[in-house]
Amino acid sequence: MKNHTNLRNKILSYTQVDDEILTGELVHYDQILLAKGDTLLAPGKVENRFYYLEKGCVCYYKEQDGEIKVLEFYTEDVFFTDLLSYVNEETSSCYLKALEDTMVFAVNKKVAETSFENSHQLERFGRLSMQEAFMKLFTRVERMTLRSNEERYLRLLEKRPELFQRVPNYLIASYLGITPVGLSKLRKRLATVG
Amino acid sequence: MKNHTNLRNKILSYTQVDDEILTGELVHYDQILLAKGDTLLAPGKVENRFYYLEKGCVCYYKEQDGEIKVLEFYTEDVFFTDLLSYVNEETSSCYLKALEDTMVFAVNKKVAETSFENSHQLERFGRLSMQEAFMKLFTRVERMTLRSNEERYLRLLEKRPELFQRVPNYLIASYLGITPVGLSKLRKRLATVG
DNA sequence: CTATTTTATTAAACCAGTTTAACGGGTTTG
DNA sequence: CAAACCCGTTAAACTGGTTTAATAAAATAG
Repeated sequence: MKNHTNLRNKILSYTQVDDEILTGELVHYDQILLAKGDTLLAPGKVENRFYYLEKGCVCYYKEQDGEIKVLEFYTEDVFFTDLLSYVNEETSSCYLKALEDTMVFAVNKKVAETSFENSHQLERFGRLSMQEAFMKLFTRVERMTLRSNEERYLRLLEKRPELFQRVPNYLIASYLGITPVGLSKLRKRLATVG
Repeated sequence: MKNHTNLRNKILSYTQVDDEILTGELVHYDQILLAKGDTLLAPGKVENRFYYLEKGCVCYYKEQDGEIKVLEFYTEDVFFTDLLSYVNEETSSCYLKALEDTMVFAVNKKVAETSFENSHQLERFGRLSMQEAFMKLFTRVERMTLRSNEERYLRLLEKRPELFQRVPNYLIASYLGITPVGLSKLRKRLATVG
């Protein structure tokens, strides 16, 4: 039997949901196990699932002229998907790839939509989790607008230090919007100043 | 009598809402008229309203060391607010200022939340509008990650040409993440190449 | 345990955009 | 209508990052 405890608590952290409804919902979340390097989504596919990351790390990125451009790193206890592909049912241009052995729960779009229709409580959960996702993304835009590369590097080091253990440096560089060479120079500069 | 036609159609573009419920909701949207330069929100205040922009242009920005950092321009037929302040009920650090004579409809947070509680249809509207806002913001992050300043300038020129008529150039520059000087050089470079 | 691939650093030349400052055209205001 | 301010451009010196390439170190596979 799949253990949905963390996912259950995550949903309940947004709003109250009657136990019967929530249990009926959770049956539809399938467990997916990914080995390091496995792909959840690749360009050309249409994303029709929404995910909850139970354990591991997933990299959300694009390839442009053979270069990787990291959009986000997903780690424990977050929801994710390629929302543009999911909502518009268009082929994606992104990858979702496991950077380590990973376990996610996945729900099918049709199932999720039916749940939202049938339960006001789940619809509210949907709204509030989307609202939270928006706010997180917004603070990211704020940082990209207001802060220098150096400030953003230091902030990432402070806020998500575990990322630097789990993820190769050139992906961190890409996430920060610089080249590996640029990151190397930045680190050196910081080291000699401090 | 206030004319809520555009706002009504906007809400209905997301999902079906029974006429009685929608009409009952719209009474709570108050009309606010702003002269050019008027402020809807300033740092230190807590935002407790959600807005729909009926006519005009509002600039959402921060001040940092006396410098303006534009986060977004809102124009006709969009919803907006300072969501972080609105949701967390914290003092804002942003401005919402009219760049021209502007008319918005505003709904109070408590009223909006009550509506979401009382109507599953309005809750769905809330979820779907938030989802759309997320997707728009996400494509912005994508562009900031993937595109050069020049590409982003050309895209803005193509997608929102009216902005260049309505908004001073130094605010456009700020929105693109460069200085007025930088924008000037960029334009010159484009002019001599083309 | 060696060979291969992947990842990180460094150097050197280069470039897009910054900072500072000056100038000039436009527009508002008294 | 003159004064003041706002705004956009230009110039010059500078800087933080890029590109390319070489090398070294670490991880992975055979």
